[in-house]
Amino acid sequence: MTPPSKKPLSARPRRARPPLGLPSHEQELSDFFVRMAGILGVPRSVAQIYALLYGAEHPLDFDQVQARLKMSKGSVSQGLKFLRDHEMILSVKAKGARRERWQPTPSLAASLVNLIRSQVLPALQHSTPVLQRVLEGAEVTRSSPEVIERLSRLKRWNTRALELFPLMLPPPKGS
Amino acid sequence: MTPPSKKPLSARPRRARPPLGLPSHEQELSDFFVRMAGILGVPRSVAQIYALLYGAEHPLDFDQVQARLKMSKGSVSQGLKFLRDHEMILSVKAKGARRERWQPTPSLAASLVNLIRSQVLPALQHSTPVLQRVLEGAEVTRSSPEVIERLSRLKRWNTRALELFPLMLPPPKGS
DNA sequence: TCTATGTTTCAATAATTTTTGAACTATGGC
DNA sequence: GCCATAGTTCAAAAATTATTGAAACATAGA
Repeated sequence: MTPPSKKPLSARPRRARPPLGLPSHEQELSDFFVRMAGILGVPRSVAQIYALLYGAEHPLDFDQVQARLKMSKGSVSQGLKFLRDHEMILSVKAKGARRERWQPTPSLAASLVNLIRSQVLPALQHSTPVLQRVLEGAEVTRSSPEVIERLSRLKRWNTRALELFPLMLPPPKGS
Repeated sequence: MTPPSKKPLSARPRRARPPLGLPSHEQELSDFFVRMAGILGVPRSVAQIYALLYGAEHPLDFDQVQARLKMSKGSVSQGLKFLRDHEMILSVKAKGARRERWQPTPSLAASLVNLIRSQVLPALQHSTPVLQRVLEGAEVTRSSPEVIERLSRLKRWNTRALELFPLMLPPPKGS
């Protein structure tokens, strides 16, 4: 939980992160997105990039992101890729310019749906045959009606959830 | 995400975990719950315990869980505590017995809602004043209408989400 | 109260995930 | 083709999160 969000089961002292050199409101916005992203299991650096673009007056390019967040090239590259892949940011090519400049997609809701779908859908799809097998196994080995009932419900849930997703349009390009 | 689950941004070889000595269908059920738990940021050991109880013919006690999963006392204790706290399992005290025996709560749906609430609600509550401040800051510093609009929408979302939760009853004891 | 049983706590360790940065790839313009 | 700019890759290092296990705690029953 995700998990992950991701809560440590017991709080322990943890090393502090060097403070970003952001103005205080941008810092708070960043913290907000980092916190929310944590719940969804999205890395901090990705959330920081998104927050920066979300609060920016204009689209920013690769180097601007790197400079503002004092982040490595690798992280910026991967972070932008992640956000692109989930259609959470859009590129705005300035005329005659080589670099891409990025801004958040208009709909945060759609972004969230994309993100959640990409995490949940593969798991649900993978689960369908698994739960089928588990249930059959329980029937074959004469499990109690209670256990059979539990497993059946699990399978029904899985099916219903799978049916639900296509309704949350629009599906991403690759499907 | 998810945490979050939790997808590595790039797949790397990772050490294998020693296989549990579970019968194959129980193993598959365990894998299923571990996978789903990963999305929610719940530790593997917790998912394993829940899966074991979910597929069990009878309620199991502390030592049975520990023995079946070959897990440390500490993990079993913390895992059961987590599941208890989120009302995902119930204890069944046998007459004249000292040990508690555990079984999954009847409603997996309610369990899930409890789990998600416990992750999301505190974050939303924390965010309310933060987003208020960020928005005011943007207004004071004459941010563009576009940015103000984005931040306003964020705040509206936050508010709506907070209003939504009380509708998903029943709230846990401590509120 | 004393003991044995059952459970929790938590510092140390292990496992996993994230970030970094140097080397590499891709491509536009000359 | 060549150079310079733009971005990607990925193995190593750092940071974080999960698990272990021994000691501490709690309490039912003698």
